[in-house]
Amino acid sequence: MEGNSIIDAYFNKHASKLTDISIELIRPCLQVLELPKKHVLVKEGQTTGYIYLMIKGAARSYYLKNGKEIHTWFAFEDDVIGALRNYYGIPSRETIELLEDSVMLGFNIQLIKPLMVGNAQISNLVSAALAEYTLYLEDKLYFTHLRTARERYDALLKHEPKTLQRVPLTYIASYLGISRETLSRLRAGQFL
Amino acid sequence: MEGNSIIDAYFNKHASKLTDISIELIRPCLQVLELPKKHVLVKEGQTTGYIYLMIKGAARSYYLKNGKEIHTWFAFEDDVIGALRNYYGIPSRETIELLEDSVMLGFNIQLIKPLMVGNAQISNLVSAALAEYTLYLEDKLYFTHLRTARERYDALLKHEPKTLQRVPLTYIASYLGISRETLSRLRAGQFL
DNA sequence: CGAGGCCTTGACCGCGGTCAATGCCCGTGG
DNA sequence: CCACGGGCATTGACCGCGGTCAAGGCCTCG
Repeated sequence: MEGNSIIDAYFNKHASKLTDISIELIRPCLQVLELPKKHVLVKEGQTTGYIYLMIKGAARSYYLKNGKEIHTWFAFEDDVIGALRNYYGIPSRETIELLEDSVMLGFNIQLIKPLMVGNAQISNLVSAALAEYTLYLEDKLYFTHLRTARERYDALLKHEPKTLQRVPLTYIASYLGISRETLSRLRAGQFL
Repeated sequence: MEGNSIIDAYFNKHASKLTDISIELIRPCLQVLELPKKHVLVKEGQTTGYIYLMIKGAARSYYLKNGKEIHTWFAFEDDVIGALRNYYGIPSRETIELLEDSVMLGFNIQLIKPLMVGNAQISNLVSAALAEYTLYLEDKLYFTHLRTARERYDALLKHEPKTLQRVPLTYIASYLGISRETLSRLRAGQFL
């Protein structure tokens, strides 16, 4: 799929409420990125002016704690990367790295912000995205109240099966807050 | 402090950027509430049309899991209660109950929403509050990556000392995801 | 003064972390 | 084409953090 067709597909899928005028205003703020596995999108402490939509591929986000990588999320097709902190120009606490060769859509925030002032459609699009992200965060917080390793593993299996299929277990273990060995035993179906 | 003076104090403190016109638009949407300890503000599963600002007092929020109360947050002076889910009319997952005799400022959301359309000041006020809440959630999520009981207790001591002073230990324990007994031992300063 | 709520303290033990060895898969070079 | 090495997952042994159960102390309120 070529660059322009990817952008067109995005508008068809996610922004059907926009008028043609709004679409043409946003178009120059978009950019298709094709990057290889292991490419680092954002480094810890760095500020980036882009929000990314994953079109095809996968990414991981982690920070270092006592020299260990603690993973905070994984992104796949249709997931948005780095929305809030990038939008407000706050430095990232995490390093974001591609797990697979990926195609992404990059949104230049500095270009989009001025458009919001005079265009209620675009302003609402951004607000709605922010609200959706916030509800997602609340769900995630809920998820963290699960106490035992098995509870958390079962929840992952139910709500994010993709993660188990496409992400190395070592990363998933730190995401769940358990050791690689315990995750391995859970997968083996042992009754711990 | 009487009702109107509480509302005036609110505008002075939190909404200094608003013009007099905006203030007079919002004023009819506000209401001062004075309620006793143990009063239930919101029941699990209920939808409420209000967002509350705690002026004086304290509240707890919890849901039931296997018959136990799991606490998700505590609110004190200047804290906002129930913003996001109430704003979008989503039923509450939690029960919110006052821990002390409290004075609150209630915002009638149904009345405020129409004002946002034609008034950029009010719209921005709401958006900014939403964004602030989202950043707060991200910090909270970060906090949950602490693994041991001592780490979480130390973080609470550092970031929310008020909670330890004003909330029963039984509630705090479920908030930290540890047992009442373990919390008690941690406070006693034992090296667990 | 008795009852109930809340906190503390002790005893016990199981979940899950750490350490270590082994196996499997794959990319690279002889 | 096979050998070797490194990355990743599995499995076993051990043990400590923290949960559960139970008893006892202290304060408040009726």
